Amino acid sequence: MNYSKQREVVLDALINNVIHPTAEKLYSIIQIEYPEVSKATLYRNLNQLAEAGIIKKIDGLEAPAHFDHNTHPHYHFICEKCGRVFDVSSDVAKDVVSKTEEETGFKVTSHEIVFKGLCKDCQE
Amino acid sequence: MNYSKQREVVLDALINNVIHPTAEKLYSIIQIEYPEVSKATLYRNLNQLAEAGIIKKIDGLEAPAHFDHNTHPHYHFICEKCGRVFDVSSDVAKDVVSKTEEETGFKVTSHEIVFKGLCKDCQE
DNA sequence: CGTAAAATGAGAATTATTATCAAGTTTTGA
DNA sequence: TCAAAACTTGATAATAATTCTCATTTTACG
Repeated sequence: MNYSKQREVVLDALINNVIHPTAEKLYSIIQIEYPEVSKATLYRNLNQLAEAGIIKKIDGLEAPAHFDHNTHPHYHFICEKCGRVFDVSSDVAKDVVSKTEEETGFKVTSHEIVFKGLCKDCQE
Repeated sequence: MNYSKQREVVLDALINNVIHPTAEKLYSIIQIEYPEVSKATLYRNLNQLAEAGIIKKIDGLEAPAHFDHNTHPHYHFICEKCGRVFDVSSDVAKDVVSKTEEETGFKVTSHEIVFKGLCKDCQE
């Protein structure tokens, strides 16, 4: 991957501004300071950075995709009321991969858990 | 929900023919015997049936959506080579909901786990 | 029956994303 | 250093999946 200013801007926007943003959200943030960054470049870079393991595209949420700069293993919770996405520790499903491999005979290379429900704020 | 022939056809196609089909796959199956069923009707009915809890829209796979007539709790495994979707027993992640609720203080109403990797056939 | 509510087909519209391609930028190595 | 190769970009067209619109038809029920 060669250096480009645009890629730096995209990565910085993801790291410094919001947690779990969509591409559209990042686009609007980036537009303010760097209106020269096009949408194609944004999508291209998000995909390349995810491919390289530098960021993560969160599977399991319906479109639009959300992105995460935290690449450590963890799960996600989406609040059905406010729509926010929260992190959930990977401790909640220990051994889930080994158990699945045992049970199925399949080789698991990745997995994602998405919980839906009501976050603390929205329960009130 | 009122009765309609089309809804019956959609549900039957899902139950009797393939496992975990996409809307497109169902459409092509239905077309053979019931070419009068339109795509709008297919999507409408899949959503309504899912809403009513009669079938399930599998979250966590990227588009296109896959549907499941098995509404009992279970997870899914998608083979990265052949693309097939397999069921995984809910035993592989016991207590995952209670643990998550404990850890986060959130109320979990549903969750889905999607594993990716290689199925038995594709490991060879 | 008669009518209100629900469902339909056809196709337009929408949303998110990817592809195309000519032009600009970065890297390479002679 | 400098030119060629490889990579990246912006603008926009294209695609894919799904939802919406609306005039017409079907269903439920008093």
